[in-house]
Amino acid sequence: MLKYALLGFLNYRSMSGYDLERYINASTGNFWHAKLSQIYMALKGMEGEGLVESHIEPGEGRPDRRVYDITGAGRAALTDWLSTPITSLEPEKNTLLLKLFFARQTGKDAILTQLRLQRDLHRKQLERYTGESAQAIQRAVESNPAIADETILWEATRRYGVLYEEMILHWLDETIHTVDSSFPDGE
Amino acid sequence: MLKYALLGFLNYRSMSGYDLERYINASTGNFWHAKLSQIYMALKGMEGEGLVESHIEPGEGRPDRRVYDITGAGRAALTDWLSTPITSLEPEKNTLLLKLFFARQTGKDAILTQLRLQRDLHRKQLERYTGESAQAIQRAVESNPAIADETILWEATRRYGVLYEEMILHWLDETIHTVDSSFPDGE
DNA sequence: TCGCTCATGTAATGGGTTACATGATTCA
DNA sequence: TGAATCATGTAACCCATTACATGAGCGA
Repeated sequence: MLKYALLGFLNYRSMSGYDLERYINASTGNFWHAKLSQIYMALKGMEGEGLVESHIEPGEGRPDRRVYDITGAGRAALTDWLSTPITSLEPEKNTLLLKLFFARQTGKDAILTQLRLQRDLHRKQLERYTGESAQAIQRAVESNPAIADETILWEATRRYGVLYEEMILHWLDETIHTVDSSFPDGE
Repeated sequence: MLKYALLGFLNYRSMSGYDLERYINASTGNFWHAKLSQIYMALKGMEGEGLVESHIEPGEGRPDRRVYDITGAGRAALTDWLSTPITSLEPEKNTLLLKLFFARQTGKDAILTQLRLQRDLHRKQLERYTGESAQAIQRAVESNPAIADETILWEATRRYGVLYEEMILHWLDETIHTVDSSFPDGE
């Protein structure tokens, strides 16, 4: 899957692994991320499959860079992936829900501490979506009005983040209240 | 992490790997799941760590079963894990958002097909949460009123599922409308 | 008779993280 | 002087999936 994220970015312009890491973690970071080591390995594999090509750009006063270009086969693979719809829901893994499911085996206080801490984390995340993320998209449109189309979809992914965080905050408030009023004090 | 899910179930009663698979995928399946092969390997590793013990129960007319019991060390590890709060948000991976982010490189129709298909999938998932899941918890309380406490937390995880699906359906409707009205027809 | 459930496991492979290794330049 | 940024890569390890292998009993 990372493969297609890399192809998606390389379809805009040629980049090094280092560049790709910055792009991927800055723009799709909230729903798709990768470490540098994984990106380097993925690019090597993709070059073997003929999806990308690379050449060395000598760096003056800084390290040499290996710059990757998408190939025709790479573009075809990307288009193919983009036009194939997802036909089943991806199975989730949610550590918080797992802990909560078994949490009666600890005390009320531990549960409430856990949930309140989550509330802090998600409040901050919501602020990031309504602040920085919104501004970044705003700046992208202003600096290049030709990609307004593109940014409508970027904005949709940001909007997902906002609704998701609002939903979790609502659920956390609800659950904190339920736990607080259903379980006896001082365990 | 699967380790703690297994300990959580074994803390209720002794079970085989086969039993654990049915429990985990039936009750926590919407936020934590595992394949049999992984469970067998995990149990073996946990026995090496002293978190569980096993013995063979001969099966009359059916295969022998290896039944696992949680040990004192296993209970300690579970309690420890349950009382340790999560201090940072887990990074998400969401294939739909990744496809949507790059989707302008395909046509409007492909995007709308994708989103409408998601809407069908999530409608069905919401029905499962409000139907089967709710009934399963209901039945659990009725058959054993002593675990009403426990089921308050199970209900909280189900409630998360309901709110999550409602949020996604709302977002999908919104996004379908935006794409439909912003992009030109017939690409 | 065909497929399902019960029941346990191993082996190969894939996806991803952490740690290791190197080294110049820039800025506080 | 020490930390951060730029820049690339390898190796060990962990988590998880898929495929392989076996075999009895039961119901349509």
